[in-house]
Amino acid sequence: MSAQEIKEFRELCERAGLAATHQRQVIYEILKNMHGHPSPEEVYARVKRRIPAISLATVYKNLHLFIESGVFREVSLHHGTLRVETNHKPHHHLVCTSCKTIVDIDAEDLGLATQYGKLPGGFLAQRFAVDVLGLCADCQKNSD
Amino acid sequence: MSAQEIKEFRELCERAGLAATHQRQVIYEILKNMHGHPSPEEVYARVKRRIPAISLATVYKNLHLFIESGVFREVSLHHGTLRVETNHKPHHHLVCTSCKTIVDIDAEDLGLATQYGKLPGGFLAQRFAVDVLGLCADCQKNSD
DNA sequence: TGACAAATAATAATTATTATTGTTTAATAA
DNA sequence: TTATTAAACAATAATAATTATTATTTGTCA
Repeated sequence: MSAQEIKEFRELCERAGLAATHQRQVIYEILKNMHGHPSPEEVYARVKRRIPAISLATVYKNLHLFIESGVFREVSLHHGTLRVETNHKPHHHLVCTSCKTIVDIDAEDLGLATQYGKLPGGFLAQRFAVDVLGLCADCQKNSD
Repeated sequence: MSAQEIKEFRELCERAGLAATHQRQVIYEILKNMHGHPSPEEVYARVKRRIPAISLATVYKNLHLFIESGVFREVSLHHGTLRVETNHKPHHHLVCTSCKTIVDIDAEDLGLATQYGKLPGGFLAQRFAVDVLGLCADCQKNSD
């Protein structure tokens, strides 16, 4: 990691009120250099190559700290347990990043571009995450 | 459940090649009458009131069967394990409902309405799930 | 440098989910 | 109907993901 990047990391820790430990720095650096959507185990495996004595719990703790302080995001805000949709009408979700509550919003009520910031129940929209669900090229082939 | 609904349930089982068992019917009926985004445990608790001897594994099995056969959906296609975003550019996700692979798509490449069906890598879009991330009214208050 | 709070490693515990196995039940055909 | 058979079930063991605990170590700041 360059001197510049180390400075960046230290500032980031200061802003978040976190100690700039060696483990934390290595996890940060490795995340920066990974791409895709790594799981805690995958991060752990990479960090272990540099710090063999690292604990998986430390990786988890730091991932959560990075996510809480906004340094990294998590892919899905509502992972963790299977949830069944009971609403059969076309709809999307209002997901509170703080308390994780999910509330439905009818598709027609969501005027994506226009209604930014004016959503039901006083919900304050901060960003949109669009999941396009469908079949990748491979799975299209295999379903023939 | 009305005679009409029972007929509906039996047809649905036939289409999916499933036996129309009592447990399955009760789980189906209860799901129909729940709202929100129930977890397997929540469904189990409700079913247990009608069939005290039901097993949690049976509830899991049937939820998966219902989801596979398209009778119900799951809220998030990529639950199960924490995933960290390493892509800091504004982007959305192409999620394959078959193999569960998640591929990023730049926000500017996703012309929501227009590009339907014409997505990178031959991805066949079937539906859009929009998560609006932000703060609910309560959490806005609490953050003052 | 030394004190103290924060972070860490090791590991136990918990939670969510899946697999296994012996028993029961629904679907189908005689 | 009743016998047959594959599917479904209950009970429970097993696994995977995550979190909590605790004793030890390390940064931070006086």
